[in-house]
Order: sequence, then structure tokens, then C-alpha cells
Amino acid sequence: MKWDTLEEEPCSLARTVAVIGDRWSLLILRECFLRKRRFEAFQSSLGITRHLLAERLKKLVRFGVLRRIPYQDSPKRYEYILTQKGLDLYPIIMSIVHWGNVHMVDSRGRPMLHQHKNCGHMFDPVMVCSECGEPLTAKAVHVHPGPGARQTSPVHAMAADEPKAKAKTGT
Amino acid sequence: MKWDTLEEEPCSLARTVAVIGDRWSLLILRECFLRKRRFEAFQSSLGITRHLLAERLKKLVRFGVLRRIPYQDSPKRYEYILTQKGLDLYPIIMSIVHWGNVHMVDSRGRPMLHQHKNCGHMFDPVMVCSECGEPLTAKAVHVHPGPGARQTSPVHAMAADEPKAKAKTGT
DNA sequence: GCTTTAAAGTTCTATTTTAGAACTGTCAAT
DNA sequence: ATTGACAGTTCTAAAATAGAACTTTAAAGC
Repeated sequence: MKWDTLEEEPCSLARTVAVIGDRWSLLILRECFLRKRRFEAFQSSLGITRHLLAERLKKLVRFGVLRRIPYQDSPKRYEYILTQKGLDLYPIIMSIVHWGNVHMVDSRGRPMLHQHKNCGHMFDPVMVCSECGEPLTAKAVHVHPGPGARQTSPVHAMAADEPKAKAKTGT
Repeated sequence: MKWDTLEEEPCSLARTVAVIGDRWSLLILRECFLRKRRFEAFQSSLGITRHLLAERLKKLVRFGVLRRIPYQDSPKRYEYILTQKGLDLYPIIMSIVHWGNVHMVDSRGRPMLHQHKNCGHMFDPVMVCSECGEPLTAKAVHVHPGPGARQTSPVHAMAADEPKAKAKTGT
């Protein structure tokens, strides 16, 4: 499986991974959510090579996660800001941070705390069911193929109840 | 920044990315949450090279996300199952899937639907505040340095207002 | 008994990606 | 006239990945 085919897989996880599933993209997005917007700012705080940074920014813009906006004209200069599509990545970012908070902290404690402006409290993110509001666990969820599920050749589907099918050796 | 230093950054996102921040790890985890457990099963449904699969599985075991358990003795055979630490990745996986459902679907619709066993409904995951229960958005969250924040030079944690510090280019 | 098959890896080379550093072009300030 | 900031681009060396073949242990088929 190559990077460009990933994006076309009948799997929402694979498609999202095609956009943000590499270390640098996620770190760049962290900076974006911390209000960083400029090439130099990303580069110096991440230590990413300029070459890769340019490439990743282009990719994020191409996928509509960031928008490239001129902020001065003399020498044309641009900054990168999150689109709504990009802002919608917030639950992903927060759940990644939360897992790190719970499972990867050292003795000194959390590097960062989050305060909810609405209620004023320090909080953790919790993922709940849109219908009943209960916290979600893997075991409490049943997976069904949706309308966009693969139904072409019998080659590897990724639905929950995949039979034994596939063995991509046969085409 | 190298992969191994990433794990030691004073940032929960970076530390988590050190564990699961590459395309194959995330796809392997998808399979784990879909009840796949064996080397051959991962390999044939993902099309990952055997070499990389072996390496990624080792890494996930090393970080305590998967446990390697023998399921027969004659020729020793092992399978990989999620630990509690691994199961705790569920919100990350689900929010990735959800973003793909919202922003990366084609005309055919979602590849997969999720049903909550507790309430019986098809649902979407929603991330809420642990304190007030309201849905979270990036703009409604204020970030503070925590006890584990970087404290070497002047305060700059990777909080919202990092100056330019650490310009690796000089002085 | 001999060959094939299966699982779970390991080993090998060719190709692609990434790291690290230097270079480019445009303007403002010194 | 020179320096510095910004947003990149270009180059080579080093690292990671793809793709395929090979290994080991033991059961199954002939």
C-alpha cells in the first residue's frame, strides 16, 4: 500500500491517515493549534528541515486543512491558518494529548494543562456517544459496513466481520 | 528532531506521536480494534511488508500498547492483543475515523457505521469537557504550562506564547 | 517417507524519504 | 553597500521502506 492509494481506501481512518498520519504533520498541527502561523515559527520551534516543512505545508493546504494567506505584499509573505476542516481536527489532537497525559508522563507531571473557558475548570477530554451521551469504549461499539464499504472484488475488505478472503497474491 | 528524542519531549502530543505517529502503526491499530490479532492477518489485510510489520509490532509491544501472547506451542505461535493502554487509544482511533467520515467521504457515503451497544443507536463520537459535559472546541480552551513543562531557559513551555527561543542558528 | 502448506518471522537489495546544510530572491533597516 | 528577516528551493548523504526470497517448526496430503 502506497501513500497515494491510502487516500482512496474505503476506510475513513486510512483516508485521514493519508492527510495527517505522519509525525511532522501532527507536530505542525500542534503548533497551529497553539497559534503558530508562519514558516519560520514552525521551523524553529519544531526543528523540522525547511524542505520537509515546505512539503508538509503544501500537503496540508492541498487537503484543505490549512489556508495559505498573504499577510504582506512588499516581499510577498504568507501565513498558514487552520480552515474549519483543520479546526475539526481538534478532537484528534486533544485525544492524542490526553493519551500522552495518562500514559506517557514522567514524574514531573503533565507538560500542559487545559482550561475550559465555558465552565472555567481544568478538564480532560472525554469521548461520548452522540445519542446517549455515555462515554465510549471499544467493547461497547458494534461495527457495520456502511454504504461506502468496499463491495468490488473480494480483495481485503476492512469491515468488522471480514471473512478469510484475500491473499493479495492472487490479484 | 529525531524519533527517539520525540519520546522525551515535554509534550504529551509528541510523546504519543512517538508511539503511534506513523501510518503503519495507526493502520495496525485499526486492525487490532477490528479484532485482528495475528501476524499473517495484519500482513495480508494491510499489504505492509513483513519486515516493517515485525518492527512495528515490536515497537507497539515495547511501548505496552500490545501484548504478545502464545496461542500454541508446537511451533511457538504468538498473537498480539491490545493492553488496557492500547484500548485507551480508542478515542484517538475513533476521532480519526470520525474526521474521515465528515471530511473524506466520497459520494457513496461512509465505509463503516458504528452502533452503541449501550443505547442501541448508530452514533458519532463527540468530545466533551470532563467537568461540564459541553462539546469542546479549540477556541474554548485555554492552555497553561503544567508541572512537567520545560523549564530550562526562561519560561517558554510550548504554551501559546512561545517567543523565538532556541533558534538553532546562532549564539 | 516425501512433499506441500501454514505461521511468524528474518535477510537481502533497490528505491524512496528524510536530514542537514547551503543557496535564492525580495525588501527594510543600518 | 551591507546586513538581516522571511519564505522558500536545491543539493548530497544517511536512513527508512518496498518487494521479494529465505528460515524454522510442525501438521497434512499422497
